[in-house]
Amino acid sequence: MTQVKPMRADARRNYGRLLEAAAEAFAAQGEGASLDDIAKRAGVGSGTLYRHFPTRQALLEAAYVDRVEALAARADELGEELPPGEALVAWLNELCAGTLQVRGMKALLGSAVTDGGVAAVSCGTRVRDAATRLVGAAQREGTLRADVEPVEVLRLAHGVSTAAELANGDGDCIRRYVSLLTEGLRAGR
Amino acid sequence: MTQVKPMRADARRNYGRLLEAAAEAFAAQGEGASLDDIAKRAGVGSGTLYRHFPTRQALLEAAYVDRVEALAARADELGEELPPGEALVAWLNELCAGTLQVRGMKALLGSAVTDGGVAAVSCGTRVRDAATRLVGAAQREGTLRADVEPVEVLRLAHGVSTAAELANGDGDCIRRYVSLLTEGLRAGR
DNA sequence: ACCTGAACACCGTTCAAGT
DNA sequence: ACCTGAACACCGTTCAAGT
Repeated sequence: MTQVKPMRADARRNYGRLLEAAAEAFAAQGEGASLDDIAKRAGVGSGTLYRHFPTRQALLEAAYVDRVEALAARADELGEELPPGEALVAWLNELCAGTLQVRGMKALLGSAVTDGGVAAVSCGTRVRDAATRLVGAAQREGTLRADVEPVEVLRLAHGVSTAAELANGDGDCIRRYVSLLTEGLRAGR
Repeated sequence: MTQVKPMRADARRNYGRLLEAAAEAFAAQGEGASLDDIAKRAGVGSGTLYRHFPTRQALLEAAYVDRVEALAARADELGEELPPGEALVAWLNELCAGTLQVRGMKALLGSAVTDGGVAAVSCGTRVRDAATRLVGAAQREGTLRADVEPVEVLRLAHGVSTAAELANGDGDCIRRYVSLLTEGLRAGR
């Protein structure tokens, strides 16, 4: 399932180089980084980039799968360490912080929670599943409003990241804004 | 002060046409609309566009000054009609809704509240002043947290717009998300 | 003083030719 | 089977030439 036909040695090498170059470029210059540049830095013809990654989204996704995986795994860790409500807050903090540190990831996660967006970015399900577990637990615990859906929490977190981004560099913003959000999401009030 | 030297008749006409074409294009295709296209639709050489509006920001701003003005004026109206807390909520709702309806305006307002961004988009002060009045009043009334700054409220509203945008077309989202935000901003909790 | 549009640089994308 | 890079289309930006 992982690989129907094994790649030829050179293809495999190029694939790896492209991923590396892409991760660097997206991190440094955001999701708009020049694809041609990425190909050049990887020492590869531009056609090769398109063969492996037909769309910019595909490349973005491939470049950050492991980070997304890590984020999803982190949700489960936090879910075991902390009571549900706190786990959710802690995770949202890490989500937003990570999103801002690695510039291209914001765009990736954004399209992962866009309704009807780019054919449901595949790594998006990992994040949505993780969020679903945390949100469900917090709702059962009674500390989180019953009327919010997991994907909404992710969208709002994306909004928080955007707001923090506008504050350009003021790192405390993330925590402040996440806490405002979770304040608003708290059950009972 | 409004105009040091009166424009030549043809210049004045071109200026107006450009604004019209720009407003249409930005509204339809977002802030990324092709400048060349705008010039063509206005029946004007591309150089003329650059003469009047050296940057995309300048054009964006000029195309939407009146809407921004209206938004600022609306803040004062609401401030007179409603108690401070409610006025702020109502205004944030209109702000977010307007921002999403007119596609280019989100980018404009975003850069208006970006710390150290594009040389302080001039129409931004109008919006910031309006927000300052509403926020101040709500804080004196005691319904709004004392530790938030007006510009932060605007940034968070921008975040809410972003979140609602991800829900693609679900119009209720705006109200829902604004109310979550204001829940979180409420004093005392 | 202002306008025009050709010219340049840059980027994304495709595809014929190569191995 | 996969790669390369030239070729094309498109966009932003500048500037010499025109009125």
